[in-house]
Amino acid sequence: MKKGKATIHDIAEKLNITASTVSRALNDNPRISEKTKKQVIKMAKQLNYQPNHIASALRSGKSKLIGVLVPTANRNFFSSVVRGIEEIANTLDYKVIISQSYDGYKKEVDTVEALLNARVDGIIASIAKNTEIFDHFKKVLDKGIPLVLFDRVTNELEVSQVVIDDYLGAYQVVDHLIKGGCTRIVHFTSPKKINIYKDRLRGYEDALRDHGIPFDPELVQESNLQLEDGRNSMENIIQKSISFDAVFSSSDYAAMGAMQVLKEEGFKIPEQVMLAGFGNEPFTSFTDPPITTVDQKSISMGNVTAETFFSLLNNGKKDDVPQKTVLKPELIIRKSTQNNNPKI
Amino acid sequence: MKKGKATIHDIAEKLNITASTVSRALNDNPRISEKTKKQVIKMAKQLNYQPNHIASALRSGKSKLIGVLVPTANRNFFSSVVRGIEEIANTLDYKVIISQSYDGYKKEVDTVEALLNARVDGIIASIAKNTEIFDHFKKVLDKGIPLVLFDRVTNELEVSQVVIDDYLGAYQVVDHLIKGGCTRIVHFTSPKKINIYKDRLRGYEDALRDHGIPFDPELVQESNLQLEDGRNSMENIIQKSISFDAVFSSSDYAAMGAMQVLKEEGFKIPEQVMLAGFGNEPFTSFTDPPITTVDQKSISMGNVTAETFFSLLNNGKKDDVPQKTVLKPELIIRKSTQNNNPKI
DNA sequence: TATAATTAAGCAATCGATTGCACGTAAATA
DNA sequence: TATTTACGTGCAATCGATTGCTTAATTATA
Repeated sequence: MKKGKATIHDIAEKLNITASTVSRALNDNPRISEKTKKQVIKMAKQLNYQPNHIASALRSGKSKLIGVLVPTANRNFFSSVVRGIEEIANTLDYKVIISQSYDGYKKEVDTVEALLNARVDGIIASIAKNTEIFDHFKKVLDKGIPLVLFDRVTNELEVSQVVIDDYLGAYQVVDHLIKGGCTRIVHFTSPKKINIYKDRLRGYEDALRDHGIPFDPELVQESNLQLEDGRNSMENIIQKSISFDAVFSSSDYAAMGAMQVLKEEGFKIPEQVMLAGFGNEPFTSFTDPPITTVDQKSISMGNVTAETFFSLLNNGKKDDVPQKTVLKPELIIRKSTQNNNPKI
Repeated sequence: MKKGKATIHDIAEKLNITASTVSRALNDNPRISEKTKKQVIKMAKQLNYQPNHIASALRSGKSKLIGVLVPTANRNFFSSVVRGIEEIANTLDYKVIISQSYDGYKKEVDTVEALLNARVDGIIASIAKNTEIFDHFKKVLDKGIPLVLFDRVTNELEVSQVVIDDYLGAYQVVDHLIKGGCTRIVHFTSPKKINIYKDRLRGYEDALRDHGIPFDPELVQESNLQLEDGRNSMENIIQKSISFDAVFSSSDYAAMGAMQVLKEEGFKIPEQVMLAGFGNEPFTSFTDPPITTVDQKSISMGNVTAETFFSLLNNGKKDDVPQKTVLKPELIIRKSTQNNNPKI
């Protein structure tokens, strides 16, 4: 009684019934009479009974724990997805275990194993940048444990996934820039084999083509897409005297780097150069001018991912056809691409 | 064997020994011979044995789960602390359950209870804004379950806590502003009973006093400290024609709001008005001009909090004197308070 | 050789909740 | 009145690992 140690046995003893009856009463089993249920519930309250999820998990095989694996917990995008996942999990009485791969393959493998040992009921993950072998995820699938990937996904696994339409997002940005009068659009991309950057590049190319604007490889800059990379790429373009009237970066950070250089070099944004990023990082609305970007719907991506996960969890084996959900990104138009005195 | 279902009993059976021996062998118990240990470990590998943490948790009473409760998972500060906590927990084979109070009292109470039911070995929390009753945390302490608070703490609980020296941080900012020539410093604070804002206010007051500058209540604006609140406060000051030459906001967001209004109204930053925030939100380095602020050492706060937690967990009852750790904040001086043409 | 001391491993209870099966009583049907 | 049918509970096994107490086997000591 003192230490919240009350178990169903204590309740049973007090009421002169058995633990089974108490268990059933608490779980609202129809085989138990209303009268007994009321008594049990009352006594449970009186003894300050707290169900032991561990015991229940052992017996039932359901831990009500879901493992979430992200590259880093403190990147806005990921923490927002985690928030979205937790929102849903919470309403279903599931708890979220968060773990980080630090974008490392080995760590990712270890973490998946650790989550499995913790007996999570399933795993939601976003793959580390340099992961190219997926056996650890295959193992999860082989065990029949629900797995859902988001954002950083792979085609090498038959698994449900939730992504945004990177192609569309990029296409919309470039379309918007072209309609704003731009024809020489610099693009920052990454050499990494991650699908998201390739899709964005395709969106860029297709938007140009659809408007009859030639694709110029000189305008495409590859880098790691960090702020400093954005600066370097921009300086590189300027130094080579490559003509350009807009910059579309696959990353907000690199866009920010470009903005810094552009301002330092005296370019007016958006009058002389329009600038757009990707990701809708919080800072993009606070720069001067605020940066046009693509919102990745991170919280709702978390929601959808969690919903996909739970439907998998409940359906069991029924439909083992992996679902691929593609969310529509949202073009966020800000001052960096809004010119009151259009060039055309 | 197929589904990674191997248990210690399976290992025992194969080796013609008992599960107890297997358990002891796997836990490197000295009572087991080296020979047997080797055999067990080999067989465990062969059967692809994965320890069941749930079963172990039930028997041992240690879940190796630690509950982390934050107001919102997707605020940079909190997600960074979570990252810091996970870093440490991970090295000790503990898993981190993340949950959010959404800054609501009721949700916080419910969540603490849910974590308790999940049988976490302890809880790390940052209190919701409008929590004024602490019975739910008292309950945790009464049960002898380790509890550590960080950042948003309270003095009403005899509990270990990790905070930064908000007083010092604020003092340093105001000292810096005064040395930059400011004497009429607006301060944005919160009416909420959270210690952090009160401490920052004290730092503000003391710095003024130490420089012989009178405290003017008119310069202190109370609000919720969101961006919009910062705008309103700033507009309010300007509209009332209250003279001022600097703004020190207890929140970076409100500082950003102030910056927007100041720029709209034609004030030059930092030439006419210096501006400083608190928190070192990522965006503060990307504004124009970048905003001087106070770094809260979020990741290392997470590290320290976790370390405090684990020492509590290991010491047990020995030293039940709560530890209060105060981290030194770091003043990050940026252009918003660096005037090349000082007024004095 | 007999007894004590070590060493290695087994036995069985336990953690707390769940659940298939069995059982007794009361109500319903033949 | 005899026999089903329901209904409400109890019994006991189970989930997998841990651990105090024994027991058996080996070695050391008297």
